[in-house]
Amino acid sequence: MYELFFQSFNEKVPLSPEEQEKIKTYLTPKKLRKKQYLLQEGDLCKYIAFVEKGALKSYVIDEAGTERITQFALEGWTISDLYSFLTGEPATYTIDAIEDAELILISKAAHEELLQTVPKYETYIRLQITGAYIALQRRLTSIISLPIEERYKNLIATYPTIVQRVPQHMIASYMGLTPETLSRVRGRVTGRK
Amino acid sequence: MYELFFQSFNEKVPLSPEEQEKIKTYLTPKKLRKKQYLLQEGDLCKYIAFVEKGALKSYVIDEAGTERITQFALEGWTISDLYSFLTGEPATYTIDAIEDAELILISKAAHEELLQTVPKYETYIRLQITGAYIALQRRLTSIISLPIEERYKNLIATYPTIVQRVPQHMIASYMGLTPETLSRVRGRVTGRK
DNA sequence: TAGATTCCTTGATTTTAATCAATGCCTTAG
DNA sequence: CTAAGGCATTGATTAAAATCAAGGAATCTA
Repeated sequence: MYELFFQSFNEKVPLSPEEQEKIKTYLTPKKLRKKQYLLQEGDLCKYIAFVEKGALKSYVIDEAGTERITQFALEGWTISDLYSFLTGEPATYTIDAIEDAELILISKAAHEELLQTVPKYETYIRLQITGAYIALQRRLTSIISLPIEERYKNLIATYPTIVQRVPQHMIASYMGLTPETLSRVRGRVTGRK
Repeated sequence: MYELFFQSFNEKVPLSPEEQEKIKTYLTPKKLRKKQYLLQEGDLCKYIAFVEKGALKSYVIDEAGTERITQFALEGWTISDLYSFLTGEPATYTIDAIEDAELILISKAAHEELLQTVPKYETYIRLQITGAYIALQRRLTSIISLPIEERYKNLIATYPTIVQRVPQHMIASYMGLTPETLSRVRGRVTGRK
């Protein structure tokens, strides 16, 4: 149940077996069925969730009532409403499962205690956030600087698994497009039929 | 010269005078004239820069030759091509001064040694990146979920100083719009004339 | 101070993506 | 097994932003 989590952790910051055991006591496993919520807008975000298995998405609803996906999280990724988690403010994002999923949850209390007592945890978190920041910066840069065909190619190149596993209309939402437009872009990019 | 930097640091992580002195030995001040480069695309990003005074921007050039601004940095902000800085890969962003500026530079070597020897530096960096990540997430969410008028209002509400100090065509670039479109949006938002 | 440059705005036109509408294909639930 | 819903595609039309073009401050500078 914790394989991927500790694999990812050890890749970034190697742990002794004792450290690993200690950290494990702070973690809570959780299963989520497809379409179940992990977090709803307005609620308090109580966890950082590491995805051991399955797929989640985080999104907001725009004024037209359309779901706008801000993030996907497949195996090995972490997902949360970090602002809400850290500040205790109500969440702005909703997070739910695209597929049945197995998660590892870190509560606020666990997070704070781990930061205080396990220096390597702070390093892990720092590296994790740094990676997320760089990924986000890239995504933003591609949005403001590339034509949408290039953005789609980029997405395929960077996250082939997402494009394969996730329905196209969600990809469209993630790219800020309508499904119709994405379909036409695909027609052009993926070998004009 | 180091006032703002240590003020910002102490707000996040209070330092003893000795710690502060130690950290100071790792920092390099640098002045930049308007239009001067701090970093050019393709070069190695050797520093994280903290802005004590003035204003910088980071950008890429798109295939039409247009500058696409990815970030502004005014007093109290930090700017860098983090990916290049951390990995040693060539920079994808160019950074230059919008106004004459005074910077505090942290070199790669300094960064690494500070991480090893000053635990509070790691905490500072973690909090700094976390803040940057959350800000970026918000910006991205507003891009994919809000109409551009709302995005502009948001920008004014969040960074009034930027909108005041920076030429409008740079704001347009930052928002991924043409200056003409932004001008028309402004006409609508800022009291239709 | 004259000239140049940068910057913002406005108008007309073109291009691009959104919207509206319909079809066909799967998958799934009863 | 059949109906229903979800999903992707395609076409026609509308709406929005980009582009092209020009003009008028304001600022810098030689």
